This record gives sequence, structure tokens and C-alpha cells, in this order.
Amino acid sequence: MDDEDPIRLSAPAELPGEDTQAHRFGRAREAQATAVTEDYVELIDDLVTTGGEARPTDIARRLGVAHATAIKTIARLKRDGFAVSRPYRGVFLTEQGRELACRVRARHRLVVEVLTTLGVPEEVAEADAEGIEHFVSPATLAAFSAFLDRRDR
Amino acid sequence: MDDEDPIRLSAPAELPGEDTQAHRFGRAREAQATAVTEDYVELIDDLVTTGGEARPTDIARRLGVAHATAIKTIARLKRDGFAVSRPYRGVFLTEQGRELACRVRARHRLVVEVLTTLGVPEEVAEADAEGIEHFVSPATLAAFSAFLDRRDR
DNA sequence: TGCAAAATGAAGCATAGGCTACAAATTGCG
DNA sequence: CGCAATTTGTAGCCTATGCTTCATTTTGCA
Ligand SMILES: [Mn+2]
Ligand SMILES: [Mn+2]
Ligand SMILES: [Mn+2]
Ligand SMILES: [Mn+2]
Repeated sequence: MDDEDPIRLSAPAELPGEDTQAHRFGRAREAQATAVTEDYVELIDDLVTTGGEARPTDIARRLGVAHATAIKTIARLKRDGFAVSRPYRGVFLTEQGRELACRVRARHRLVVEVLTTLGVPEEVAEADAEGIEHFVSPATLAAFSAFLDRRDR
Repeated sequence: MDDEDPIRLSAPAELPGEDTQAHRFGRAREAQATAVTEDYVELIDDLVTTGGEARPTDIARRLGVAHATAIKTIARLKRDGFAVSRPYRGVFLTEQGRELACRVRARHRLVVEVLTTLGVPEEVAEADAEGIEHFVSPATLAAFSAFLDRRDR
């Protein structure tokens, strides 16, 4: 059926269709647009669960951004219904925020586990996963899960 | 050795150190910052190789963005030494651009191959890889390569 | 050959997500 | 208790990356 062309060193034998390619890039742009939100809700949920509260300063320090940046992003989270907060009180997730945090954390862990299973060193896996996680679709997550199950037993 | 805590449903037993976590997020932000550049040079190289030239309009259509957006991004590529172009002529990569395109393409392919090997459907793998690729470090790439070698034989 | 269509470029606008600098509120401690 | 340190908030600035609109240049074809 597919007669493999000889491998070229510098370019694909054929490009995908324009629409197909545009769609792929569009999907990646959409995923990127939610990445920051996902990281914040996951972190806030972690902080609240382990320490009882999530202060803007702590959030900023853990993300490695200026506190003013964190505060502005938190304002967007509130605007979009993921969090609530009152002046000088910590930030808390809404039901919608907790739901997102839960999914995001599960996905993050699964990505890390797949990476380490493939032989990626723990710390590298954690670092790479911080970016990779946002682009892993449900179908890929399912495949990851099945792969780990297959391996475990 | 590592006495596993009982799995918690909603939060990690312990958070990573602040500095560690900040460093991971910072790495992801850096990778993100180069993602658009990487996609453009890979695409331009593909277009030039398969069609002899890369016109702004074609680039825009394949990326799914307005032509004005592509033109502005191309200006950045030129500013940063990855491409050259003269008015109304196609865009061409510099040596630096080709070098980047080559690395980026190899990485893209390796990511897709690993995903499909793990059981991710071809088209999903291509779509997810478009985002994932930008966050895969050299160490992870090496692990991916080793994994595929192991499997192939 | 001349003109309409297509491609290219420029300008202006918006949002996200960074930053620094400064102001105000809260906390905690001597 | 009162003041200094910390935290929080605000304002203003920047770049990247989108967009639409309009002008200009090229191209292709009748
Ligand atoms: Mn992340
Ligand atoms: Mn994460
Ligand atoms: Mn990509
Ligand atoms: Mn790619």
C-alpha cells in the first residue's frame, strides 16, 4: 500500500494538506492559550490543600514571576470563573476551578509517569511535563494510560 | 527505600521546593517563547524544499493565521537572523535558520514516532506533537530515541 | 497590452503575560 | 501599642502574537 519513499534528510516527502496543517497549528494555539490558567489552578489547588491557603505572593514565588504578574493573572482567573478572592485574603478556586485543577493534575502525573517509564530522568520528566502536559489530548492520555497498564502487568 | 504514601485523590503529598518549581515553570516559559519561531522555520524549510519557495501567503494559509500576522512574524525571524527576504520575493532561511529547522524537524518526527508507538492514532499524534515538540528537552529526546531503538529490535 | 485579481506590505488595534516602581494595607514583634 | 517589615494592590510600560483595513505592487489572462 504505502510505498515508502526513500528517507530524505531535510524535508518530508510530502506536506500535509493545507487545511489539515492549519487545523493542527490552530489546536496548538488554543492549547497554549489555556496553559497559564491550567498551571495557576493546579498550583492554587496544591497550595490550598497542603497549606490551607494560596497567597498571591506564594503563587508568584512558586511560578517564578513578579507578584504583580501573579495578581493580574489571578484577576483573569476570577474574571473567567475559576477563582474567587477578597482583598488581603488568599485565593480560592470555584467549583469550576477545582474541577479543572483535578483534571490538570491527573494529566500532569500521567505525563510524568509515561516519561519516566520511557527512561527520562525524574527531574527532567517533571520539567518537560510542565510544558508538554498542556498539549496532550484526551485520546493521547487514553493511549498513555493503556500503555502504562500494559506495562505494569 | 521510598515508602510510597497512600495515593491522595486531590493533591500531591508534598510540593516540590519553591526554587525547583519556579525553575521548572521558567523553563517552560522559555520553551514557549521559541515555539512560534520553531514552527515558522520548520514550515518555511518544508515549503522551500518541496516547492522551491515560501511565500508569505502560503505560510499564513498553512499556519491558519492572517497574512499580516505571518508577515510580522517573518520580520521577527529576519530581525533574529533566521531568515532573509526581499519585497515580493519568497522567504529563505539563513544558515542559522536551516540549522534550527533541521533540529526542529528531527525532534518533531521523533515525538510523533514515540506517540504512535505508544498507541496514539496517527492524526492525533501529529496534532499533539505540534505543541508537545517545543517542550521536549535533549535528555528526553535521547530517552525517546533509546526507547524506539530498544523496541525496534 | 492593459486591467483585474492576487499577493504583499503597512498601519492601527487588542489581549496576554511579562516587568518595575510606587502606594496602601496588614501583620507581627520589640 | 506602635512602628517596621511584609503583603497586597495599582499604574504604567514592554513585547509577542493575533486581528482588520487599506494601500501598493505584481501577475496573469482576456
Ligand atoms: Mn504546566
Ligand atoms: Mn503542571
Ligand atoms: Mn509546533
Ligand atoms: Mn512541528
